[in-house]
Amino acid sequence: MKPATISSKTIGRLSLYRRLLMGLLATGAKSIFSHQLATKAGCTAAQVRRDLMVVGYTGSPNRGYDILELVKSLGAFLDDPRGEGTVLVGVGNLGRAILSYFSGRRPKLTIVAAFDNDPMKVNRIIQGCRIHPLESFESLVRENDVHVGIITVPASDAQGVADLMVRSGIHGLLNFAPIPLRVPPNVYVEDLDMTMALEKVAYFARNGALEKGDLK
Amino acid sequence: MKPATISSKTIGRLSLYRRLLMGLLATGAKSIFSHQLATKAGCTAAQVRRDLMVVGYTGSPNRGYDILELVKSLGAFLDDPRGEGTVLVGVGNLGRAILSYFSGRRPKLTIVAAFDNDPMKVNRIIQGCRIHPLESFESLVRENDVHVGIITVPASDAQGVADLMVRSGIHGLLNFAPIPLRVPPNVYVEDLDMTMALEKVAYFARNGALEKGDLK
DNA sequence: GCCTGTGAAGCTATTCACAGCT
DNA sequence: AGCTGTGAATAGCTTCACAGGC
Repeated sequence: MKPATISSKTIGRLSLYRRLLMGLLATGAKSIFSHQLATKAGCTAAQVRRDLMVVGYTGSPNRGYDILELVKSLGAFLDDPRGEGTVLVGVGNLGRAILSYFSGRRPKLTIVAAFDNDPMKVNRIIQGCRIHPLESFESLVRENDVHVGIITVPASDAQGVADLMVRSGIHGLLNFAPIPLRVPPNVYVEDLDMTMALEKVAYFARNGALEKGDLK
Repeated sequence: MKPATISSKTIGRLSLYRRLLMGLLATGAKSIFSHQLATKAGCTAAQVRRDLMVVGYTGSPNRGYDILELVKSLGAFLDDPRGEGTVLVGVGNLGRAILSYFSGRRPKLTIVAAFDNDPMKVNRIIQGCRIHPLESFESLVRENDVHVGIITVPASDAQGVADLMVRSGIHGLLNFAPIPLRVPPNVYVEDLDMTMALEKVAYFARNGALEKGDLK
């Protein structure tokens, strides 16, 4: 049924398409052609059509894609029907910013608990989210059936936190710590390394732009 | 002399290698083999060797790479000799976290000024960095010869800020706003879209890990 | 005519595999 | 023996180009 493995890049673009389309819906637009969506997404029309093949929604040659229907199909493809809780470990400056960033943004994908082992932070409530001590991590994660974790601790603690997450049944990690994590092959890690990103930008700002630097 | 265009991924890994090597130096290690560095970086030994080809530093078959020399070569390749100032626009939660994240981290790559048009924020000093009004953006950027900009404003303002940056002579953008930016082809954009990243993680947490989900 | 869906081609990135060195 | 550097092979991703539909 699921044809094969779908690439991380494709999933990323589908997520982007959905966001763009939801924005369009709010403006009253009803339908869209692949080349229009491509312009908004910063890619080619062929890319859009190729990506949409995997979700199984098919457009009409003379009206393009019905935006509402396409958003629904993307949701059916991307979202967990029962919603997907997330936990965050590391309530420093960055952790707090992430908490506020995701607070109330996508109802299907919310941070249900945050953890830190600084006693000054434990039990405080930030952005509507309570800070728990790390000791209660595994039990809370299992109770709430959480499978996605966000790591915003310093590099030195990141591998330990990742191990704890894996041990607690988490299958996907969003890692802000600037080191690669070692995890079992059935766990997915997405690294968001700001230092690397900034050094890349600095390099290409100096050495010529390379045209296509988008979308990782 | 510069052989051809070097891929964004290669530059990202070189930046990572350097950071790992600097950490090793602190532990007193003197030399390293490609397969050891590969393990730390989460890639293959062939990848490491291939990447290092572009920096022109060459190791010895029986001692591997001299760590200190390699770090120097990476610096010569990646860094701007006179240091690279950076500016940030958008001093919200995320902007503040980024300011603190980069504060004092890499001396060659510092945020020299931040901008916001909220009068409540202007002239305050956050993380040793003064907040300026957007009106003074172009003059400050040109005065300080800045070529790298960081965008941490809401999606609705991001394109306008990007335009201002490009107009002011900036050639590389690190974009945290969750929309693609339109810029001239000689300007490099690196997108760090946290929403997309989290949706990817949620997808693969549910639908199987795909093994290689690292490094964008 | 201009669109979609898609096989096939083209391109980019990674890995293989081995000559050469020590 | 075990490493580096690198041409050649492979795998993965994107674009081309066209058949089919409205």
